[in-house]
Amino acid sequence: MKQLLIHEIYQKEPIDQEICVKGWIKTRRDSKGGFSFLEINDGSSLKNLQIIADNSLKNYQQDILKLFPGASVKVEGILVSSPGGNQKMELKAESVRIYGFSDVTTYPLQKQRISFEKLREIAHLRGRTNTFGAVTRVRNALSFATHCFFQERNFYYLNTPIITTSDCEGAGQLFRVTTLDFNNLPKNKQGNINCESDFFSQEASLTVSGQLEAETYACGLGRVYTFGPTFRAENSNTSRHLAEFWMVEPEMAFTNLTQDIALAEDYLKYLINYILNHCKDDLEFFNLRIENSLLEQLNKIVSSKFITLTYTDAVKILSRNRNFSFPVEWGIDLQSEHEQYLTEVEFKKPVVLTDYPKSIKPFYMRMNDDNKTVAAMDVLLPKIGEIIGGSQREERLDCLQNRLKELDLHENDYWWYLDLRRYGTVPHSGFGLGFERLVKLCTGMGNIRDTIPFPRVPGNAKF
RNA sequence: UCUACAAUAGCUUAAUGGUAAAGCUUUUGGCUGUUAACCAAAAGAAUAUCAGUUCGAUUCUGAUUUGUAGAGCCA
Repeated sequence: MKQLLIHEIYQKEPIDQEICVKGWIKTRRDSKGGFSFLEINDGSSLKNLQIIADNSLKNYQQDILKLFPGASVKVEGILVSSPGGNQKMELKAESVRIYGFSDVTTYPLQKQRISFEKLREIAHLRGRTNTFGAVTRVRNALSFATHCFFQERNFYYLNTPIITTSDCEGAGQLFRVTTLDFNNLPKNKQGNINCESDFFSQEASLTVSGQLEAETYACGLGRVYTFGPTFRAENSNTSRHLAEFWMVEPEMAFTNLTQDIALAEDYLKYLINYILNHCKDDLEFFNLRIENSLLEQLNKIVSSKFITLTYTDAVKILSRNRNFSFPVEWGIDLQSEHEQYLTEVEFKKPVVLTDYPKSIKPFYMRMNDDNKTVAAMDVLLPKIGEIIGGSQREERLDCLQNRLKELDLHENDYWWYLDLRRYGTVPHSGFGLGFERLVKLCTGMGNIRDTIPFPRVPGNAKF
C-alpha cells in the first residue's frame, strides 16, 4: 500500500486507489449516521485530509471515539471523491492505527484561537498549528531559494566560524565564549581576568557577522556566500530583533557598489518570485488571516524597479518635511520615521540609499572621492524598513589603515584583513540580509519571534 | 535601555469599590455527509506577585514580574 503525504494526495488526486496516510488529528466530528469524520494533517500542506471512519471498524468504539486533537494515527483506505462541499477527496478508512493518544484535558492546541504570545510559551507544539506550519514551509522555501540563487550564479557556499576572537565590526555587544570557572576566575596582577588559561588562550565570543572571513575567501574564490547563525547581545526588545538570528552574506571579488546593488535587487525579487510560485496556499493563508496586504506588497516588490538615491539627496528630500520628531540634517543617521517617509510617502516602493557619511558607517566601507562619504548601500522596504545593508569594501591598503587610525582601532587586530590588501588586492563588495526579517516580510507575521522556531531574546532562551 | 499599554476559567474575551459574565474546549443528552456544525444542560476562576488606601479591592495607589506596541541600537 502506497504511503503518501497529504500534499502529494492533493497534487496527484489518486482517486479510487488504496493509500496510507500518517499524521496528527486536527478535529473529530461524529455523525449519528454511524461514522466519524477525522481531519488529519501531516505538515506537508496547509490542507487537512478528511478521513471517514465507519463504526464497522474493529477499534471504532475503543479507539476512534477517543481521538482528540493532537493524537497521531496511520490510516489505510481508499481515496474517494467526497460528496461534501469543502473538499474534493476523502479517505475511506479500512484501518486506523493509533500511534499515540492526546489528552484532551491537557493538550493546549484545541480547536480554538490561541494568541501568538501563548503559542510562544509552547514553542515545542506550535509547529502543529496552521500558522507555524505555514511559516516553517515558507522559511524553508526561502532558504532553498537562497541556495538556488547563489549556486546558479557560481557563488560558493562558505561556512564561516561561529566562535571568533575578533570583534571585527566593533558593532554590537558580544556573547562571551569561555570555559573558565566563574566561581574561581584567574586574575592577573592588575585584577583583570587572565584569558591565557581559557580554552582559546584569548577572549572569544560568538560571531556577529561572517563578513570579514567571507571577504578572505572571496579574494581567492571570487564569489562566496555565507548563510549561518549570528549573535548580538544587545538589549533590544522589539518585534524586529533577535539575539540569535540567521544572516545571508554574499561577497564578490571584482565588483563595485552598483553591481552589489543589482545583486541585492535580483536576490530579493528571486526569493519573492520563488515563494509566490511554490507556496501559494501558505501565502494565501497569510493574506487572509495575518496581513491583508501581504500579496499586494510582495507583488509590488517584484514588479517595481528599486529607486536608488544617495544619502545626500535623501536628506534634501527629507529636509522639505518639517513634521519629523527627529529633525533631519546632513550627517545624522536616518531614523525609522525618515526611512518610512521615503518608502511609503515619497516613492511608495523599495528604495536603495547609497553613499552615507563615513561617520555613521563601519571602517571597512570604501571611501568615496569626496572623503566624506563611503560606498554603502541600504535596501529599504515599505512597512519593513531596512532589510539589506551592504557596501563596496575598502581595497586600498593606505585608505584602510587611515580609517583604522581615525577610529582608534589597532592594526594588529586586523593583520589578516589587511593582508588581503597587501597581496593582490581587488575591488570587492557584498551585503548582509537578516533572514528572519525576510521571513517576516514574506509571511506578514508581526513579530520576528514568530519567524524562527525557537527565538532567543533578552531574558528568554527557553527550549 | 526608554515611553505607553496590558495581565480575569485550559483558550479567547466581558464587568464591577460589596468574592465575577459569556463564547470556545470538556462531560451528558438531542440532531446531523459533517467540515472552526447546530440545540439543551452540566462542569470549570483565592481576577500575575507583594505591599498600601478602605468596613470591604478583581476594581484605587505603589513596587515587582511577565507580555505587547513604539523608540533607540541594528539585520
